Amino acid sequence: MEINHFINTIIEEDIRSGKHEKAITRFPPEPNGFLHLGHARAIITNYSMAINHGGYFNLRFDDTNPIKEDTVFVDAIKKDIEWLGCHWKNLLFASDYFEEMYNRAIILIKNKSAFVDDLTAEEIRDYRGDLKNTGKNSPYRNRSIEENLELFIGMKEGKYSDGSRVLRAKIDMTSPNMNMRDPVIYRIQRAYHHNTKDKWCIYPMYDFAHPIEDAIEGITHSLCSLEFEDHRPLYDWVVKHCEMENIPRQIEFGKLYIAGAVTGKRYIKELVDSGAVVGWDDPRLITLSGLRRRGIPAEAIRDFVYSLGLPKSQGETEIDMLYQVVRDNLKLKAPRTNAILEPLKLIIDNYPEDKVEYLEVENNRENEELGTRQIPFSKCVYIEREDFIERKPNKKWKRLALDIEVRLMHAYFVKANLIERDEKGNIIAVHCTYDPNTKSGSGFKDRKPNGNIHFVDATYNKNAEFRLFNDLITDFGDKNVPFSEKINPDSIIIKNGFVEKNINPTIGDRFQFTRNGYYSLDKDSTEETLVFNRVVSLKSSYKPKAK
RNA sequence: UGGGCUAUGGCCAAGUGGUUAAGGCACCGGACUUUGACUCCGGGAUCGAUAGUUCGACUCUAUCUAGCCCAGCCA
Repeated sequence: MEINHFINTIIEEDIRSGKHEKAITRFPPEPNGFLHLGHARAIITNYSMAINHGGYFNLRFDDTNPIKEDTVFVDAIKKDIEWLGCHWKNLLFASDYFEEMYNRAIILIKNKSAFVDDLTAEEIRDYRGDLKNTGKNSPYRNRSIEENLELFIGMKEGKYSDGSRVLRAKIDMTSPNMNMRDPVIYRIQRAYHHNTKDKWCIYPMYDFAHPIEDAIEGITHSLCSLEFEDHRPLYDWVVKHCEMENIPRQIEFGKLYIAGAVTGKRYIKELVDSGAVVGWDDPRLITLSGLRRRGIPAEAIRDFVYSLGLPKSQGETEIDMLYQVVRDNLKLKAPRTNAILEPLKLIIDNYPEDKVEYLEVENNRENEELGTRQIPFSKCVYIEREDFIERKPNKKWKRLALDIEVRLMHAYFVKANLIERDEKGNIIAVHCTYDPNTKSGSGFKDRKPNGNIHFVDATYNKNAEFRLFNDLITDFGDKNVPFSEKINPDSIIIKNGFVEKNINPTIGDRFQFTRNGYYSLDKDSTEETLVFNRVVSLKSSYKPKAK
């Protein structure tokens, strides 16, 4: 599968013109959170662009700010990318290049392209100006090379306190592009780094580090999201002024937003930290680990990303687009099983008391390879509560009702005769009669049933818990503020019902529960109770008319 | 407000001067059905606005409008 896109065109031109032999790309996450669906676009795009153009793809952790980073995220990110099937050639850390970056900074100083600034953070902000007003030069901007060198080495050696000095690139304080107004490229920060431990007390800033990382690795095309477009001039400046040999090219594409879902690592992090969700892998989240736990196949995520293309436009994609590719993906793979979410007892009055029949059923009518199974059928079965109504309301009603005959899927026609109620008037069981001539597969065609409904035998079954997650995970309310109160246990609908006794799933296995959608077995399952997450619903074309 | 980017039906998205303006999702009809699923058939836009260039513009120009991003010693 290929993404047909301007990035493709650019890379092909670079190869045709002889600028590069192949494409080498990278995915550079900061290990400060878990990956989500938005990252999947970046990962899959970078990966496929490289693979489709004879090159390879690196995974590089952009760990230049130790106070935000942690190895648990490193491990989680690796796992998610492996799961997506995007195999990296090299596993790298930006922090492995700290020495080289430091040396490049020295070059900058020697070329009079960087200086040590003693201004405070507040002063720097004031001097920078704003969107309307240009900035003005720092009074320390014209220090001599020698002084800058001494000061910068001093910074590295820990002679100065955190925040007391920074190294800045000397570019143009009057630039309309804020990023070019003498950006800070090194700060003093005494913090333990997960990789370099306590070796460094100065750390490079993204804008300085990133282009160097790309250049060191020989990245040819550095694909990133649109918000870095303004940084491209600075990216190119760094590559040039640091005298890098390889010249990587930054190309931007639009971010992926899902309507009604929390995207953005920091917002998801807020939800996790506040306890609003059970963790980064909460199935209501669109983190890759959450989607995986919910049962979304990695292949479907890839198909989804490919199907969207790589626009520069901004917009929100509806989650239904993802769900559709998930259904397509699972259609032939998932065995179909009967499951009753909200059981209603159906008693077949004219069926022999202790008779049990085993019906042979295809596991997937569209894929014979999945074989068949035997399902039990006896006098008492469970049907979905919503499949029975006292009086057929209109001709659209294709389920059971009093005096109405339907097919119990894979079994017989049954006709409802009588309702059994408790003292409060609630329906607790329905009595019916079956027609032995109508057995499934017998070729009976004398009359048509009023639809067909699924069932689970009442004596041979397993308890199961079904978690139905709200499709809309949450919304932003007032702009970028996650409504964490919308993500609480109430937004999971839990139902207790029955599945067929003869399925023995393992964690992650997916089934299509007849008309109830696709479900996967969750890790919370126990011996007594199987817990299934709804991966996606099936489409339903029955819509009761709103009165 | 300075700079950068974006603008095609409810959503996503092809299209780069001449096509009846692809396709997918969603939605609405209908057929079929041992899943109201699947499958199949049918249904909708003049392309942010305006003014130009041209025999001809979604595609070129100008102006305008709307949205997103940038004023971290975050990435």
